[in-house]
Amino acid sequence: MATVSRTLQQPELVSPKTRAKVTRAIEQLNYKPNLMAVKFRSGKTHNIVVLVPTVANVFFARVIRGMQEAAAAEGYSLLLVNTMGDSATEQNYARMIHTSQADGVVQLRAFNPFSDNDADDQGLLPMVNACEILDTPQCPTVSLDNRLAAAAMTEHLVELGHQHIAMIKGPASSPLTRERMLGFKDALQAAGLKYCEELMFDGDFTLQSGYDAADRILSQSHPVSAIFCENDEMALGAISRLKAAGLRIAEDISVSGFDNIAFAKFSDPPLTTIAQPAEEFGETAINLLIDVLKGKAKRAVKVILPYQLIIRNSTGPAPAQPVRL
Amino acid sequence: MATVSRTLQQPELVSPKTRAKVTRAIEQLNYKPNLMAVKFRSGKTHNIVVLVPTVANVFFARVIRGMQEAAAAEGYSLLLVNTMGDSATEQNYARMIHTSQADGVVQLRAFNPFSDNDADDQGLLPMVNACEILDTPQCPTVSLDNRLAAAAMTEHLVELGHQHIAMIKGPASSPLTRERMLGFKDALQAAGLKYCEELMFDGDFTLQSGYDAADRILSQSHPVSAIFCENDEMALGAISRLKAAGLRIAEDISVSGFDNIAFAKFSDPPLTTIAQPAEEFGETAINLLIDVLKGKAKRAVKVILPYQLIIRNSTGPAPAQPVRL
DNA sequence: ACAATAAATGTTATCGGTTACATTATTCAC
DNA sequence: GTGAATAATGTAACCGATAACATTTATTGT
Repeated sequence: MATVSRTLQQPELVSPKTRAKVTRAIEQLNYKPNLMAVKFRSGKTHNIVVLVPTVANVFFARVIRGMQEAAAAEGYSLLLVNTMGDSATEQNYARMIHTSQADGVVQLRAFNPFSDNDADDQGLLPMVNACEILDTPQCPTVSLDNRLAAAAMTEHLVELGHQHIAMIKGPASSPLTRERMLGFKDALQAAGLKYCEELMFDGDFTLQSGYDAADRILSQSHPVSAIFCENDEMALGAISRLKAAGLRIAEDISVSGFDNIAFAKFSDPPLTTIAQPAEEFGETAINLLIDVLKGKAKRAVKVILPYQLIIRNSTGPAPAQPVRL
Repeated sequence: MATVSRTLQQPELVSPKTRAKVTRAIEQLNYKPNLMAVKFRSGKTHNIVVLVPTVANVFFARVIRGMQEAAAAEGYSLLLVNTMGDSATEQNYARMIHTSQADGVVQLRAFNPFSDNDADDQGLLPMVNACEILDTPQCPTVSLDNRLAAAAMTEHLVELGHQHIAMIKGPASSPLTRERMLGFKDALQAAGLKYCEELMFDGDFTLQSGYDAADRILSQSHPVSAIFCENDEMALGAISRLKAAGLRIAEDISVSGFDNIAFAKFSDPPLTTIAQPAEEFGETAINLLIDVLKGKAKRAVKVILPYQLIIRNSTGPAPAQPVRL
């Protein structure tokens, strides 16, 4: 038995002829090692639980792809969970750490799925928080400087002459929303423009919510010459509604997105947006987590990935006179 | 030890006072059962490997969501694998069945990841093939009648008066492509129109490939008044290119898709397409697989889910005279 | 050729639950 | 109150790979 194990794990310790014999036997008996036994014995599952708010989101799909590849390279498997942003579900699955079904967790939402008494004094929680991160994370994080990126986008709009910029936000509970709003305000202030609460509209990152928000924008009374959407899906939804109202995108009203999903390039007009290195988010998150699992990670690693302003044709110079909505 | 196990598994066999004592001890010691040990002992992992060609595909994202929910309801976890359509990767992960790391496989591509000698004589392979299915599957399948659906779409175009219909296909290796092509031909023949090989263009289900195919359509000499795309992404890519050439969608040239992804409704114009019950695909696949795992499935279950023709505004009456491309 | 050493192989305990079986405690009938 | 039946609890083997340790076999030096 031990010889078989050695033949597979450290062949150099086994004489060539025994090795050959064992190899032949393995072949004949069609022997397959029971890796559950290995995992059980070693206490390492090489599984990583990934908490995804919605796998149906194009951006997350890219992040997942990045995680997948990094995990595969290190011999880890991903247990993907579509949480729908439900905290109970997240806590439920995070519990797989305690029941030895997984070694670590990647959380893509700003919520700590571990209860306080889980806090492991002698070490880090085996968790990495990516994309949307907690304000006071207990674990390594991977994020974008959303505030700076939002400011950059706003500056772009301001430079085009826009003075009345509406914003379609994500859920108020999301730190992403707050960060991007702050960046938006920063840039307005820097440009000497006043921030107007009435021009902030709620959305939930879906196409439909962008459409609905644009609908509300059209039926209110403030002038608007540009709309800053907090993601591409909402921007595309908004564009759909604005076009239905007979408005020309860029000429009459500018619309910007955030994420640079594949559809952004092929929409009409192509969408001005902020590109995020989605795959790199996933890759970095997994590698950080593996570092944590190996015990060689500092408590407060905070990776900030670069954004890129991508100017396409959905934004243009502000019209001399804001169009009547 | 056994008493603890009984308290958790069959409390009715344990006297109330012992039960209380055990429960208290579990509480105090913060005892968490090692489920790896359970899985190892029982030989059941309650893991399901899901082979996804691309998680970044919006349609698959919906399928995954359906699987996720069905699996969770039955206490199974999904091991998601982004295979990029690579057979070696698929075989690799399918091997997790043999190494007792997973109980079954859901394959979303027309490829059998098991080698022939894996064929388990006394039972079914623990696999279900969904969405894109094998011609001669060894396992239960969940599919759409792609041929009928494609014919329905083609009929729609024919009824609008289109006589010169191009098709942007998926990869030739995919049965989906063949099925949809057959349906296309069926409908042409039924309408007394001739099938023209030169109007078949290759794509790979991505936005870019739709764009590129449309580019090729524009630079060839046959008249074309409608384009049947084998999925929505390619249709949206094609529309992008056609618009760039100054063509009006529906008026000058009709474009249809397949899948009814979320973006189809919000594109300009909204896309005429075939709706597939994506979540139901996933749900059905998982439930079939669990039946197989429980040994209560017939060998040749073939579930065919309904499609729905969704007519929006990307298709319109054929122009009296095909526009010069 | 015979130690002394190194290399190869064999043996056994172990991980943490579950299950079959053995033992002890309780209940009930007469 | 005793014995038979049942209920409750304890004991030990087991799943399969591995690692520590024990033993056997091969190699080297003198």
